[in-house]
Amino acid sequence: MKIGELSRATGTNIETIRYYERIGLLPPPARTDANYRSYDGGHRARLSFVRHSRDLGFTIEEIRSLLDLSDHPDRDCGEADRIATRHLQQVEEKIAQLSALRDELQRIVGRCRGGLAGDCRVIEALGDHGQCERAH
Amino acid sequence: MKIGELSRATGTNIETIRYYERIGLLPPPARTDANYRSYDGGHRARLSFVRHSRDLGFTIEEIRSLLDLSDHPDRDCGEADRIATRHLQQVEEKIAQLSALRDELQRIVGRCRGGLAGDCRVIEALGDHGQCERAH
DNA sequence: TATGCAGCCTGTAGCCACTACAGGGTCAAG
DNA sequence: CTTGACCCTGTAGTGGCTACAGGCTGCATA
Repeated sequence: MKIGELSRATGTNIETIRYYERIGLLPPPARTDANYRSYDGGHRARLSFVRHSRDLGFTIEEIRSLLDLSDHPDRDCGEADRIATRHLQQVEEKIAQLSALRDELQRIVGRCRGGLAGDCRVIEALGDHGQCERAH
Repeated sequence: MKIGELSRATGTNIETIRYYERIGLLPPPARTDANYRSYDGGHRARLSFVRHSRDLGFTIEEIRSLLDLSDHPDRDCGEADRIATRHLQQVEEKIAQLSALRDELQRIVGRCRGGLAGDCRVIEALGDHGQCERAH
């Protein structure tokens, strides 16, 4: 299959596919006589793996490690679990952080009564961290 | 005060302060004979506003608009409220998205029983989006 | 046969919000 | 007089793409 087909099949931008090849995340495919990239099922599965992992928020370097494990079925799988567990922790931290931020924003937004910027509580609150209830 | 003091006073990296000046978020301060930047209380307040807004997740462009309002106390304050409200919505969306992601990661992580990568449920799940319960 | 147009190629530059140097000048203490 | 902390400018790198410019290929239609 050509790059456009692979793009549609995996929901990945064409430029992104070429980018993944450039950084060594996808192996260079065969080429047609016209120098077009020609992909097979293996490429498709690998790209799906990459996309899915990116959708789950893994970094490129984490995905590199996960792909490496996937390429070596005889290795110990503990590393995959460590990567995923650490990532889960990071996601949980991010959620906690954003929740604190949301609370603070809700307090700030709720205070605007309209009127002039000089009296605006939103602008005042942004200038004065001391008004915040919690760290964020 | 010199840049190092301002940096400590606001918890902002020195390089970041110079960056903000370069992109026009902070006005260029006076200079000493030795060409050192020399800040006053106004600069400090403005930088605190910027840092606080960044900590709350506003983009540089949003902050530019907010600063502009803050500089013109005679304008209508509705725009500040719109910016903050829209930002709050984005934060809420991000939290929802990360929560879905966390649920999916929890399911994936919980399935590793140790052993070989070839049998690893973590790696298998990453390759197969069909195993996911919800969109993410 | 000509022509148009979708699709592919390479290479480079841009995005955001910083961060990290390299290579130099300034200033106060010991 | 040297050491070391601090400051200066300018440029390049980060992650993960995305957006061209400028050119080639392949197929359908007039």
